[in-house]
Amino acid sequence: MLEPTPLDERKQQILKAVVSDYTVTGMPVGSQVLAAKYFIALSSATIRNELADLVGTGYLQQPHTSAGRIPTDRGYRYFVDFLMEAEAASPTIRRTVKQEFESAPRSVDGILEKAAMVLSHITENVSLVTAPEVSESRIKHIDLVSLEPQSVLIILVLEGNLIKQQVVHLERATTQEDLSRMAAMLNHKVKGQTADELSGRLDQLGPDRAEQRRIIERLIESITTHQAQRQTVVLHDGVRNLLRHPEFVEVGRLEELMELLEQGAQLATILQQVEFDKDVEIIIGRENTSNGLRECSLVLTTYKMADRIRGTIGVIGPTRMHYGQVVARVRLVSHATSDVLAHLGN
Amino acid sequence: MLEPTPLDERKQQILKAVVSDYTVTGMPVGSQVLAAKYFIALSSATIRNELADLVGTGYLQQPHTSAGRIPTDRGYRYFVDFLMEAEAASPTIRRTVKQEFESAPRSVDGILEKAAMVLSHITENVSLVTAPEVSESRIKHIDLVSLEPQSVLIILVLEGNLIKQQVVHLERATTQEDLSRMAAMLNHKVKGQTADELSGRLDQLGPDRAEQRRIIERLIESITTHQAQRQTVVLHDGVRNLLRHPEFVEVGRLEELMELLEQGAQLATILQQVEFDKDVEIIIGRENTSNGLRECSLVLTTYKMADRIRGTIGVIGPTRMHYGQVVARVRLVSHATSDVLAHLGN
DNA sequence: GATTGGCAGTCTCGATCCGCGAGTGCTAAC
DNA sequence: GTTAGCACTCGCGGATCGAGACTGCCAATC
Repeated sequence: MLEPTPLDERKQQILKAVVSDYTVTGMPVGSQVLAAKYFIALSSATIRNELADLVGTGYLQQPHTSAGRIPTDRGYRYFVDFLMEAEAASPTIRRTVKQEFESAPRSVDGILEKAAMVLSHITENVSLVTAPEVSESRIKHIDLVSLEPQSVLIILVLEGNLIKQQVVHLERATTQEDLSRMAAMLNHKVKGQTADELSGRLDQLGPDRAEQRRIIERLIESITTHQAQRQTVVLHDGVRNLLRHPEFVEVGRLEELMELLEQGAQLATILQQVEFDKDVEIIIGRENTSNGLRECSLVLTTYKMADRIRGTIGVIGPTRMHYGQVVARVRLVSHATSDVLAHLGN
Repeated sequence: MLEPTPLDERKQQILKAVVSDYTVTGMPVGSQVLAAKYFIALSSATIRNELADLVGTGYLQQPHTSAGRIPTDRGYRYFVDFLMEAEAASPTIRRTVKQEFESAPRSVDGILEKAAMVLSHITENVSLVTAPEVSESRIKHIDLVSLEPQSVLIILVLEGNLIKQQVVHLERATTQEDLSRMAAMLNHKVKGQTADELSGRLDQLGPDRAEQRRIIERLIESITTHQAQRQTVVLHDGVRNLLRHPEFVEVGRLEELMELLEQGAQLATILQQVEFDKDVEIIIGRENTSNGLRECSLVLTTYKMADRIRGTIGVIGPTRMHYGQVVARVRLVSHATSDVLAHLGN
């Protein structure tokens, strides 16, 4: 990714100016505008020569012959890697985020929904939030509640007080007393293990009677598969914001994007690949594997709920976005979310 | 609502033909087309006279002087009240719905999500589903799980095996043993009551020690307010379908609609007003109080989870929709959802 | 050798115009 | 009450055109 920088200082400044101006105005940037607004010492002719070079090396493009220049995906990439200036979120934004999180319900789901809402609001893009990844988190508590004679509610409390629930159907009637006994046994044997570890150790858990053993197998199976399912859940919010961007006046683009958002699985795959230790990850235009995202950029990072329990949060918007600002705001909301989640239990 | 029908038989047939043709083609319907396709015995001139009358009485309108006619909201209303023919869902559709529900997860949320998905798919509109209304449903079981010394997970199992959960924060540390004792006591006193009844009977529940009493007050309070919050949740799916309708090529319309969908509260109010005993309720264009819905129609009905536990399900689409078909399919999915939910516990 | 002014050339965009076709309303005849 | 005929209206799509924005190139200049 870190290609050598073949751009001299002036070309860098011109590229930066083109990206900045285009991001704000949405109009292709011409040599005269650049000379007047950003490079008073230079003539428009000089800038034209530089622009031609930047087109030649693939950092800029022209929509048509007699138009100004706009950045290519490669141009945006160079910008975010080398030219983008660190931007801090404004006090107003910080205050908004703080207030919103204070009014959030004190549950994981509620907090994540609030995070999606506030992030889409302050970035004016679509926000994405995945549920926390729990496969490596340790089990704190298991509870079994009898609903009907043959159906049982499993309640699983994980590190960070993340609560999972599922109903399972049993082959034979089981009383609440039996279930409570099983729950106590499971709590004893299972506490502190991760779900991954758990599924490998079925043998060591077996109670004496074969029928109970079958039941417990069913329970464990449903716990682990349950988690696999939930990983794919992606919250999103703020599609209405996208409609205001001029790049989506033609609804065709939007249709592919909505399909990705509503279907979710493909996005989940992308979001799961975000690395925990990286600060903020930016994926630009055709760097995306999905066709529906080839004119969109993703700005993603992770939030932390407890050790090893993390999720992904970020936004999706047109490639023409104010990256510096969006990065700052994604980072802000990620930190705020982590903070609120960390204090959930206290 | 039931106004006298000032339309003679032939005008009714013409109105019906206009609505039918327009819903299929999307083009204003002219007198010649009507004469050729629907009224071979009549001349176009005769139909022109009738059309002029229907415009005069407000059932039809012309987009411009030299165009055909399209229905007004009033025309659609007359159509769905008196002219619409009962349509049964096709075997293909029935099979699709059946298969989809068979692959649904066995939880209330999962089933409702599946209902939203399949309904939007088969109607090619946006589907709406509210969570079941539980204020009148009886409590089956209460469980209290200690998460941290001062925070408790309340699990509430209602009729129909509807599971609600919430975390509450306590003023002082409480052990799992104390919580279990309280849960047993609550189960004894509370079982079979509705949440509404419960909140009125705090006095009769009081244990001996004042501190325990305070804790239980907190629990009950959070149970009842929790439910009020959850009522406003509205699932939706299928926005991508809407983008294919020609009436949404201008994104302005869509923006208002997306705002309603993503915000949810206003829609929730509308959906809660759907009456349980009515079959299918249709709200057309400006009959909606919301401005964003003035060019949309809602086709709504209720599903049943258990006695007194019901929710609303339906679709939202352009006023130009195939009402007969949509009504049949909304009804189909509503019944399928009710069936699956009723058998959840077994 | 880099920079610049000048200039012809290219292309988009919006306005205008025009003819076609669809559909109407009216009138007079049936 | 119904119908044929006819003049009229209006939207739509295509063609045309000029303005404006920018470029690329060239020759002069620093």
